[in-house]
Amino acid sequence: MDQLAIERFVEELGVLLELEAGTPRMVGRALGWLLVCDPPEQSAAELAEVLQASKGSISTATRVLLRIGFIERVRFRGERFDRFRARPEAWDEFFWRQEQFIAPRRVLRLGLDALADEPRARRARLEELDSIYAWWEERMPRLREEYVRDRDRARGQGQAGEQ
Amino acid sequence: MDQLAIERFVEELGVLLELEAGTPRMVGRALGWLLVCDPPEQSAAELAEVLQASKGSISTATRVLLRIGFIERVRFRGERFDRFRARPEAWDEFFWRQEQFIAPRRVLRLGLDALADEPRARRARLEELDSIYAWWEERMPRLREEYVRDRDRARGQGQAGEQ
DNA sequence: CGAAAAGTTCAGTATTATCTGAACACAATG
DNA sequence: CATTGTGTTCAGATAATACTGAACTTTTCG
Repeated sequence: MDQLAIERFVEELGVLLELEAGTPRMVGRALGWLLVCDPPEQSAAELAEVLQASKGSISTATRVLLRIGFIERVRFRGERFDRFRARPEAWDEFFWRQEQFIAPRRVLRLGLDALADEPRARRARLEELDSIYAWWEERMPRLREEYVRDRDRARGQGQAGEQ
Repeated sequence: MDQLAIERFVEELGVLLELEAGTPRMVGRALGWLLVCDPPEQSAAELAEVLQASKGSISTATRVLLRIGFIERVRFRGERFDRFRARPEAWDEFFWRQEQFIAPRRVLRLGLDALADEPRARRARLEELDSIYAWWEERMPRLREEYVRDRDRARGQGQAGEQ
């Protein structure tokens, strides 16, 4: 097993989430490790050891990941400590969040209201932006149904043992 | 015209882009102003005045916005200075970037390669993630065609004077 | 070609955010 | 209920980043 390659992946996922999602580096690193570790459930102490980080920053990182649903907290019988497990299926939910369209539209609405009494042409830029978001907001639910069909079909004929 | 409401919008777009895209606050503010100003083309000096910012930070903000295509640089006949104009249509291009799926898949590939010799089950988490991104990557081009059709239809029967 | 205006770069400063480590709170076991 | 182990919070240290303002480069026009 290529330990160095795994560390590379963990670090790159940290960088990716920092860049794309604006999270602290440690958040992406923790998630990265939880996506490749064995067993899939790891304690905070293990995370701190592997990632060479303090208890505090692990606590922060897991709190963030729990909040957005990318990991879950579990406890095994007979163990006195929590473990964390990645939830790969949470990625879907993330893509389908309607909030990603609603939040920008809320801001655009501020601008449109501010220009309510102005000539229509002046609002054209904001209207165009809003219509783009509106299209996505309307289209996503149906697209999601299509996705679920495709996924279920792939699972049906493909690998066994899926959830 | 509600000057205060406009400032509110400008600031909120600054916050939104800072949060969602991780840009400096000033980038979003500049873009916000360029989406509501009259005329739509504004000089760096005007931006600095409205946003109460230095020439330097305006230069940085416009450079970033030019690079990602959200604004363009124009010059009017007889004027010795550049103006900047928002490109609302750039939002589309942003949504359709294939890179948004390719970059994460590149990172996932690092992990999958690192686990190449491990039992298949251990790669299941990464495989699931990759399949999600793969679906989007495959589906986006056709979805875009559909979007273009919808948009053109709306423009055809809707408002005149569109590009 | 020279002067004036515009645009960019960059060193320094202020601000913000992350990480550590220790104190504190909580839970489990005997 | 005391003890031990686990989890969280937070003040301070450290690092990263944005903004300013001035120096510098480039462009424009007589």
